[in-house]
Amino acid sequence: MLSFCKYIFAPYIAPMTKTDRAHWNGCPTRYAAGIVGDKWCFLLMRDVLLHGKRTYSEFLSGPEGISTNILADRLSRLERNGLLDRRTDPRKGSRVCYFPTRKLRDLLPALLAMMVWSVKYDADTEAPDSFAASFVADPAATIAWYEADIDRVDQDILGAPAE
Amino acid sequence: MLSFCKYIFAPYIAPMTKTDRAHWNGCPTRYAAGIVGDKWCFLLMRDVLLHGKRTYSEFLSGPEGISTNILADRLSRLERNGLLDRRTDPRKGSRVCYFPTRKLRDLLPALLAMMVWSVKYDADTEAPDSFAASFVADPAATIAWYEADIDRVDQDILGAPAE
DNA sequence: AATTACACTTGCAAAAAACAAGAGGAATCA
DNA sequence: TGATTCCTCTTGTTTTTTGCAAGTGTAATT
Repeated sequence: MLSFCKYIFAPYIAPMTKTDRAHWNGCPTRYAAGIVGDKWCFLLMRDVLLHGKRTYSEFLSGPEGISTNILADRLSRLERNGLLDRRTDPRKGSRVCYFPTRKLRDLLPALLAMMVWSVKYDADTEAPDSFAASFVADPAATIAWYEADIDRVDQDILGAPAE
Repeated sequence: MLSFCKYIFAPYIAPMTKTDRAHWNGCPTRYAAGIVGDKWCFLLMRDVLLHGKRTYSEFLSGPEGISTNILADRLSRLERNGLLDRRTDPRKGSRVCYFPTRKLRDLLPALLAMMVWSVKYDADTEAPDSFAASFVADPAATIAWYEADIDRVDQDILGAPAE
């Protein structure tokens, strides 16, 4: 590792000119914050990766009550950033499906780590202890298990004959 | 694990009444989103955990250019949520220090996982490959290494004799 | 041909964020 | 002691984003 400031820290915060600020990345935290550092993106990630939701109306029906314009905005933003793959639903041509890309799937470890943290600190959590325990015990296996579910959902939609 | 919907997914999204919505947690993703699902909180976490920043003016001087009212708001929010411990600086009584709590430190795994993801997908990243490699190879050791740095920063401030 | 389902879009009021300037309190200095 | 400086916020004001309600366009259904 490399030294930074007074102590040894991640060294990738470069100085930047004022004009660069808006679009410059290079810092991994800022890159992530720019893409998922938003409550709604965060919850949509959960819906896609963990709850098997794929359509506009499924997202809309969530308990948080996202409004339609915000949902449309976030979906297009996530698509633009390469996290979602937008296609018409083969089961019904007037419907649209948003599939998770590999890039989104690769956020599973971070998402699950965040959930383990929540389970530890949220007194009102409804998640079972077994969830956190299994991820801590064997992260790779837990992730593989979630990925298999994601595959099952997507294949169910894409592999189905048109009605 | 338990079954959910059509497939096997995390089962902890309970139905909720309209009045509950604003403050209800129980879902780990929503809990995390409510606390760190914000660009500025995210970046402040980075400054405290990875860059050794502790004071208002240090946060203010970051390359992202946070405005003063937003900074004050986020600091008090993070303190209210038990992520930061606000104390006067023993080195100088007119200054305030914000120390990371255990609860904040426990976000390191999630934060680092997010950074590994960014390094993989951000073409402009300035983080060295060694960073991601070491975390993937041995997460626990990498986290311990960052924690030691955090200890060093805090002890340097708290243990220093008043000037 | 008319109706329904679905995925958005638009317009408007309300809330939040960005920006600029300044207040107040401790330490330092004349 | 009183003026000065440093530092942590406040307080307006402007700009942007959000939330809500209603409407539009396209594809299936009847």
